Amino acid sequence: MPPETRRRGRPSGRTGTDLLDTARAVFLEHGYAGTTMDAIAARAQISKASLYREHPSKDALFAAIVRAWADAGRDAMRPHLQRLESAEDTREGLIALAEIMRAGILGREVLRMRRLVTSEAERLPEVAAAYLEDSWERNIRALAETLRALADRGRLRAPDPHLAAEQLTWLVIGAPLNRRLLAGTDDPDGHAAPVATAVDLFLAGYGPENGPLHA
Amino acid sequence: MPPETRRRGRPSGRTGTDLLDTARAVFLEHGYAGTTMDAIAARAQISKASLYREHPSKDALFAAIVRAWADAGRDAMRPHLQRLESAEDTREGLIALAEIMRAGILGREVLRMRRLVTSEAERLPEVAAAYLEDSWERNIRALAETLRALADRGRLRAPDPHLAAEQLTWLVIGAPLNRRLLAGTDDPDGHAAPVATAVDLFLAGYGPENGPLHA
DNA sequence: CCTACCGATCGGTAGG
DNA sequence: CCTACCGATCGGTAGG
Repeated sequence: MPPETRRRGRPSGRTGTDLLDTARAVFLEHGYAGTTMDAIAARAQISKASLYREHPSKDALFAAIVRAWADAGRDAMRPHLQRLESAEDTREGLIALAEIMRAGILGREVLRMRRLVTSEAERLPEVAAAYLEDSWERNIRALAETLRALADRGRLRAPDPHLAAEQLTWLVIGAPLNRRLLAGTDDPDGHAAPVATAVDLFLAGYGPENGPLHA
Repeated sequence: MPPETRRRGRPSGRTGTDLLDTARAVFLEHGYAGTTMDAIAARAQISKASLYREHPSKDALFAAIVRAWADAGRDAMRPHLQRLESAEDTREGLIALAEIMRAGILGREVLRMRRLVTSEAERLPEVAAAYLEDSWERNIRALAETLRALADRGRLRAPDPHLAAEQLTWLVIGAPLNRRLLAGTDDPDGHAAPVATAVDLFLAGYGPENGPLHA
C-alpha cells in the first residue's frame, strides 16, 4: 500500500482552511444557535476532540470563520474599480460597477453571512467590527479613491469623495438589501429599481457640470 | 382583606399586551436562542404553563411580539410628514424629517428588534414579511405620497415619488444603520454625515429647477 | 394556575 | 518517544 493511501500521521479529515469552509457552510445553513459542534465535526470528517483542538470554543471557531471570510473578500472590488477608472463613459462605468456591487452584496452566501454576523454582533462585537471594517469600510474607501481620481480628471465633482462613495453605495443597494434581509430568500427581486436610477441621482449631484452641491 | 388586594379570579401576572411587552424586553436582551420560556414566565410573574396557554410555542409568541410591535409603529411618521407638507422651506422641512427618521430607525430598541427579526427571517419568513410591510414599506409609501403632494405644488419634481422616497430614505439612514448593525451598541455615531448632505443630493436631482433627471 | 418532570441534545472534556 | 486522533461520556439546560 503506497504511503499516500495510508496517510500515516496525517489527519484524514478537513483541517485549516478546508475546515473553516466546511464550518461556514454549516453555520450558513442552520444559523449560529442551530449549528452544533457535532454537525461541524461530522461534516468535516474529524472528531469533535480534533475540532476543539483547532478551535477552543464555538465562538472562537465562528470568529475564525468570519475573519477568513472577510479576508477573502478584501479588495474584491479592486478590478472593477480599475475598469471604472478607465471607462470611456463615466455614467456607463458607474452603472456597470453598481450592477456588480448589487449582485455581490445580494448574493445568497453574502446575505446569509451578513445576517449571521449581525445577529451575533452584540455578543461578539469584535467579530462584527472586523467584518464591518474588512468587507465594508475598506471597499467604501477604495471606491472613494476611485471617485477622487475621476474628479481629478474632471469626470466628476466630488468635494468629499468618501461621502459620495457612501451615498452611491446606499442609493444602489439600500432598498433591495433591506428587502432581501427581511423578506424570505425566495424573492427574485422583480420590482427592484434599475441601478441606473441610482447613478442618475448620484450624477445629478456629482456630475462634472451639475448641481448646487458645488455652488 | 379588600377585593383589590385579593384580586380573586384575575391573573396576578402580566397577560395580553403587557405580557408581549415583557416578553419583547427579554428577547431584546438575550436574542432569540438566548431567551428561555422560563425567563419570560418569571419576568411576567406567570407560570410557564400559563405562558404556553396564551402562546402555544416560542415561535408563536415571537410572532405575536413582532406583530404587536409593527402594529404600534404603523403610521408613526404621519405627523412628521404633515409638517413637511406644510413647511415654508422645503429643504429645511426635508432636513427636519430626515433627522426624525434617522433618530427613529437608529434607536436602540428599533435596532435590536430589527436584528432579531432579520436573524430569524429564514426560519419565520411570514413574520419578517409582516414586519417589512408594516414598519417599512408602509412608511415609504406614506413618504412617497407626501413627495407627490409637494411635487403637485411645484416644490419638487418627482416623476416617480416612490423611487424618490426610497432614495431619500437610504441616503439618510444607509450608512449609519449599517454601522450600528455591525458595530457594537456603544458607537455614539460621532462620524456620521449630517442629514443635510443627504437632502442636498436628493434636491440636486429632485429640486424644482434642478437636474438632468428631468431632462 | 403551579410544581415537577420528560426525552433529547447542547458545548466541552475525560482517559487511553 | 512523539503527534494525531478516537469512542464515550461529563454536567447542565433546552422547549414542551
